[in-house]
Formats: sequence, structure tokens, C-alpha cells
Amino acid sequence: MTNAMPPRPTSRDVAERAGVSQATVSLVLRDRWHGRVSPARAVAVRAAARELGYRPNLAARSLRLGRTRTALVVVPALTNEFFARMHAGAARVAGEDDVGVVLYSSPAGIEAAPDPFVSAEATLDGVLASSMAAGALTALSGNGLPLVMLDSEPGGGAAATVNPDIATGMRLVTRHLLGLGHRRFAHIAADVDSWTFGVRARVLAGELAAVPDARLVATERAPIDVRGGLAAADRALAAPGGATALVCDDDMLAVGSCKAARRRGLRVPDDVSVTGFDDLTVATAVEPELTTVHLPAEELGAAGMRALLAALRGEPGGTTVLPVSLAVRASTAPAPTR
Amino acid sequence: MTNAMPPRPTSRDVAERAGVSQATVSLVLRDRWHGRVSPARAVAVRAAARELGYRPNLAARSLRLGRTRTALVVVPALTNEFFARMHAGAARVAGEDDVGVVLYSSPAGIEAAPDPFVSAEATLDGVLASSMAAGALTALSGNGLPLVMLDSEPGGGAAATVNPDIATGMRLVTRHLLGLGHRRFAHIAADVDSWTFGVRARVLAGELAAVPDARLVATERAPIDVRGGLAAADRALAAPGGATALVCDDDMLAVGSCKAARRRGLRVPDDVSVTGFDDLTVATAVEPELTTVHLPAEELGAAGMRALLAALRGEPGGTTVLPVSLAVRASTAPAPTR
DNA sequence: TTGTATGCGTTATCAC
DNA sequence: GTGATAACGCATACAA
Repeated sequence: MTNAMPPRPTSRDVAERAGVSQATVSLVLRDRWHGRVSPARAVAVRAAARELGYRPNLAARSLRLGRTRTALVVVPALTNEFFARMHAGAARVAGEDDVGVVLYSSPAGIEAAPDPFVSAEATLDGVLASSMAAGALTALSGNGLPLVMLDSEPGGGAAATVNPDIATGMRLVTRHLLGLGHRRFAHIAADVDSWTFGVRARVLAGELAAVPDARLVATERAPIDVRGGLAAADRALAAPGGATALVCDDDMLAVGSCKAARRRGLRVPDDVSVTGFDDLTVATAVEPELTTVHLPAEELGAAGMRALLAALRGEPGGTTVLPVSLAVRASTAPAPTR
Repeated sequence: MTNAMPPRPTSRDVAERAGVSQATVSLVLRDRWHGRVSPARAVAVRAAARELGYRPNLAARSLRLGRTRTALVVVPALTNEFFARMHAGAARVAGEDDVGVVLYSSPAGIEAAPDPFVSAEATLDGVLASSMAAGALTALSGNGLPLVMLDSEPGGGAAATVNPDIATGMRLVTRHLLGLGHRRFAHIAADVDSWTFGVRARVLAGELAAVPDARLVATERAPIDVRGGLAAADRALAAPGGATALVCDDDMLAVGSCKAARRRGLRVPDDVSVTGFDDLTVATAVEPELTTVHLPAEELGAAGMRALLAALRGEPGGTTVLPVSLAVRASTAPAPTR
């Protein structure tokens, strides 16, 4: 039994089979034949292509066109559900426009953006980057590719920026808690120096400053995971001031914070209220379910990719802000009367 | 201010700057110059390339070589942490070998594998597919590309298969529960028809059959998420037989099962024990923390990619089985004495 | 040891 | 309307 794999058909093969020239094949298949090729031949070409299972060679096309119809999506970590959802949105939109997506999830997290741009620059049309530290941005914008930033500081060399309305999100959380009678807050913050977390800290502080007897009794930073949140909340709860509300930068931190509270014998939400941010699956997996800010992760990726595709077409881009909402669930309750 | 973006340097530009021919540049940069190019010139070429910031054009290289150094990784859903980790492992190994990864996460889940292979076949050297339904496999193997299957039925046209030791995992769970005195089991199963879940069901049944008074009092299928698990466990708990142990196919199902138990006024693990599978982050986020089977997700992806790279080199592949372990935590306890 | 020439498959520019 | 032909950037067989 011979196992000879038939070589992939080329446009020449299609031409031969359809009895036309190779150039005609290209015209017909790229839909640029109207008025230049007779309908009869066009039909014949299409038929031949189908029968042969012809697929254009992307490498050849890219070489000739100088464009690759490929965008790079950069996320800090794909194992974070938020970024996975963002990626899904971006990939969907790109796919609808026949643009491929190559993914780079920065192993070093949010800070570094080393090799990929160097090596990838060879073959990309644009870059969609998310939640990167301020410094990393410049490394990306330097290579001449259109760049769209997600969940990042507007401006700064990007062709466009798409952000969820973080400020409003934090405002909703704070006012929700304030309305519940809480006055002593602790901020369980992500120990990541990025725009998005800067906004959260600023808005929280600002909202509390506007209410005479409200105070931020502690701010604890932690790596964004359950253990980090647990440790940080433990420190915050040990601090003087007796916080009754733990405002967390992320759902994972909130989950850890709930654990910390319980280990100290405090009930959530009776003794202490806890809020998250993102509305990941885990927010409704734990009990009590988390009151959290719902961020449109997939839509963020989708809008970002749309902005990138627009930039690729040469259209100017600005800053888009996506609305967020507060998901009020069971981890918040009226402040305890002491 | 002129904004003329300098065109990307080609190997010709490097040649010109180094005062050599383009062919020499190619030889030097591909490290095939030993004995053919004088060391002095080689040094000059490297210097010129560095100064110009030369990057080879991948499209041109692919066209010339006929290979793309790109592998397709197929996962059912990236938003599932297990697959995200698998992807990370695969991407890491591929990167070490300068192979790119293009990701396809089947929107339709595990069943369908529609377009990507058609359109992607143009530009891929191999495929790494994970946890696909039996039918989808054939669609992949048909296109002549080397294929490595992950967490799937061994054999069946794939160049190699890499699986976590699912059977042992389920055996460990069952015996753990049996050792705790449980005799009435319910299986909260994933409603997905794939090899991995088939094995779980089979082993669970087999292990229970080997213990005279042990019984599987209910099997309930559910979509793999918290709500699905909740609903299925609720049905299982309502069924006659009074299961004291809920064996779940997945951590998400286990989380939902815990919720279902609590809503019925049952305590976990005092009244009912619950086990998961996968050991996702959520397993240690909820309380009680889940007793579950730890699957080496990242290593699975890494081993799979190694197998694919080996297949690309023409080496024969077989079936690799990766060890798993039981993470005993707080969701299991001795069976209640009634 | 080095340079020249050719072709990979595609698209676009031209004569016909 | 249609079909040659040239280029895209690289790797290599071959000539010098």
C-alpha cells in the first residue's frame, strides 16, 4: 500500500483543471472578477477549486500582500478567567473578519513584555494588549504596529483604548456599602501596578472622603489569588479600626477575604461585608455568593478587537468606555450595630 | 515632521550592510555556515543583522520551506481553567522549540470541529487536540496532519495519545470513600460523551461492584457548571436510596452538589461527602474545600506538545499515561451512622 | 570560500 | 475578457 499523500493543490492546479489561466483563478476566488471574467468561466473555476479542495496558501498570500491578517492578543495570564473570556470575545470578532489571533500570555505577568514582540513582529498586523503595566506599553508601541489597549490608561501611544467603567464600578460598590450603613472600610488591593487598580484605589478613597464619618481603616496589598486575599484580609482585620466592610480588587481576593473572616470567627455578611470585582464564576460558586462588580469581559475583548480592526483600516480610534453593573448578592449586609 | 515608517529590513539589506551576498546572510543566520563562510564574514553578518534589527520574514520562510513551525491546539473551551492550564503547558513547550501555537477553542464544545481544520490546514504542521468526542477525532485525522490526542481514547488514527491516569484517579476517590464507610453512592456525571467521562463511570461502577454492600443509587448527568451540578445533585439526593457520597465528574459539578446538599439542609461533609475531579482553583476557594483528584493539566499539555514535536520529527509515538493523585480535603468524612 | 540563480504560491500590473 | 509576467523574502543547488 502506497501512502503517498497528495500534494496540496495550488491555484495553478485549479487553473489547469478549469482550463483557464492561473491569474483568472486568483481573480475569481478573490471576488474581483466582476466585469473582467465571463460568468461561465467563473463558475468553472469555483467548481474546480471545490473539487480539488483548494485552499490558498496563506504563507504565499502573506508574502505577496505584506499583511498577514493576524493579530496578537496579549494577556497577563490566560488561566485567569477574566482574560480567558476577554480572549474569547476578541477571537470571535477577529474570526468574523477572517483575521487570525495569536495569543501571548506573558509568563512574567503584567510587568514584562519581552520576546514576543521581537519575534512576532515578523508576522503580525496589529496588537491587542490588556491590563499591562504602564511601562510595558511603550515596548509594544515602539514596533510600529497598530496597538489597542484594554483596561489601561487612555492615551499613551495606543491607536485606541477600550476600558470597562472601573470608576463607576467602584463607585457603585462603595455607595452600596455606605447605604448599608458601613463606615469603616478596608481595601484588599491587588499588588499590581496597573491603571485599573489605581482607579479602584482612587475612587474608593474619594467616595469615602465625601462622607464625613466614613474611613478607610486599612489598605492591604496581595497577589491576586485566594491565598493572597486570605493573608491580606487577615492583616486588615487585625488592624485597629474594626473594619466592617472589605472592598476587594478582585473576586479571588474576596474569596480569600471571606475565608480570613471566618477563620477569625466572623460571619459573612453578618459581621463583615465583603465585595469582589469582575464577577467570575467563582463569585457564584462560593457561599455566601459574592456581591461584586460585573465586568463585561467578553465584550471588552470584542470591542477591543473591533477597534483594532478599525485601526487596521486606517480609521482613527479614541477611548471607548463599557458600562459595568453591580451584582448584589449575599456577601454584603447592613453594618453590624455594636 | 515626517512619519515615514522605515520598511522592515530584509536579508538583502543585511547583506548589503555587511558587504556580502544575500545567500551568505541566510547561511550565517541559519547556522549552516560552518566551513562554508569565513568566521570574519559571519561575525560581520551577525553584527549587521543586529544593528538593523533584522527579523526573518516568517511568511517567506514558510513558503520556501513548506513548513510553518506552527501547531494547532484544540480545546473545547478556554474559559475552563483545566484547558487554559493545558494550553499553557503546550504553549510553553512549543515555544522552547520555536514553534508557534494557534489556538482553536471549539465554540460548540466537545462535539463539533467544523471550519478550523479546513481553513487552518493551509498553514499548520500539526494538531494537538484535547478531550474531543469520538466523532470529532476522525474529522481531524483526515487532513493528513500529525495529530496528538489528549485525554482521549488511545489509538484511533492519532500519532500519539497522552492521558492522565483517569482510571486510577477514580479508583482513588472510590476507595477513599469506601474506606470512610460510605456504601450508598451517587454519580454526578458530566453530560458529555467523551472517553474521559466514560472511564470515570466505568471505574466507579466497577469498584462499587467489587464491594458486596456498596451500591450506586443514582446517576445524574449535568452540564459542567455550578448550576448543572446543583440541579443534578438535587435530583440525586431526592432519589430513593439515601446516597451519602456524591462522586462528581468535575470540580464545578462538586461545587454545585455542595450547594444542593446545603439547600436540603444536609451538612457537607457530616451528612454527605462530595468529591470533585480536576483540582481547579475553585476546589480550594469554596468551603469546605473539595476532596478531589488532582490532574496534571499543564504537564498534560506539555507532554502532548512534546509528543507532537516528536511526531513532526518522524518519531513514532504511543500512548503516555500521566500519574494523578488524590487531594484529600474537607468535603469528605466518615459516612454518617444512621 | 563566496556569489548567482531559481523557485516556493500568490496577487497585481500590464499587454494582448 | 484573458493570459503572460514580475515581484514578495527566503533558502539552497550550483557555478565560480
